[in-house]
Amino acid sequence: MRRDVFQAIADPTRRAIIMLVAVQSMTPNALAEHFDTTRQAVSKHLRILTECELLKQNQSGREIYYQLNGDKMKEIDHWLAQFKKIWESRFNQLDDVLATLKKEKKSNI
Amino acid sequence: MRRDVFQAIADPTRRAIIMLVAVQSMTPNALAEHFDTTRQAVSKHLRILTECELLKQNQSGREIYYQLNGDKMKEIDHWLAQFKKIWESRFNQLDDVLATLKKEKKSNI
DNA sequence: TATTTGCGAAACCAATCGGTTTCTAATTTA
DNA sequence: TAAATTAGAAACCGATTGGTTTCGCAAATA
Repeated sequence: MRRDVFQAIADPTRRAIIMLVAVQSMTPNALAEHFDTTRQAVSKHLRILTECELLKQNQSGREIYYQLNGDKMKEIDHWLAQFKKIWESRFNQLDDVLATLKKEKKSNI
Repeated sequence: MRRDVFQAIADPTRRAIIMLVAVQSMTPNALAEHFDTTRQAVSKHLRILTECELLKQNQSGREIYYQLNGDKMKEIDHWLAQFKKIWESRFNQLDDVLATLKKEKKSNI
């Protein structure tokens, strides 16, 4: 199953997990206390976050500490930067102006 | 139906639409040419993007130009900034150190 | 050693998703 | 005015999602 960072952060619970784990590594049980669901449900979220490499596991006996992989978050950053580049440079392009003119021409006839 | 920006950008086709529309406003038909799906499928994506206010409609006769609402993209930006704040300040906190010590103590016995 | 604890896996379920085809309405255009 | 074009709505479909309960396994503890 192909896991995607964007699909991973689509779920609010997973976004909350990311924030919690960003502060400090946590076990599934500790995380589950913050939510109104079962540990198993949290475990499923952790699996998805781990599969797309947003989290890393750190086993200590029978406990598993989940910690954030900050680097992976940069993928979102990168996409946003890419967008901003286009968004900010679009004012230098004639495309929008032309589209507007075309539209106005049509509706003014 | 509650529409969420994060859920909206979870789909790769929708992310591509965002990029295309960031360059210049486009109609559903023009957008659909860039994808291997029907116009109706693209229309559904546009509906979702519009509902969460990432896109705005601009009708011109029977054509509807979809244009990007750059402000809404800032929501993602804001979330990322929030995360970075936590992520970068966590090194100043003792939590991680304490957790590590606790872990090491346990596994060394 | 027996019991408890922490965890993931599996099986199941209703709801949602992304896609299709078909249909309807409105605006161009011939 | 008739035909073509643009676009959303509706009905449908299989796959995926996020949740549950039940289970098994390994590690800690009594």
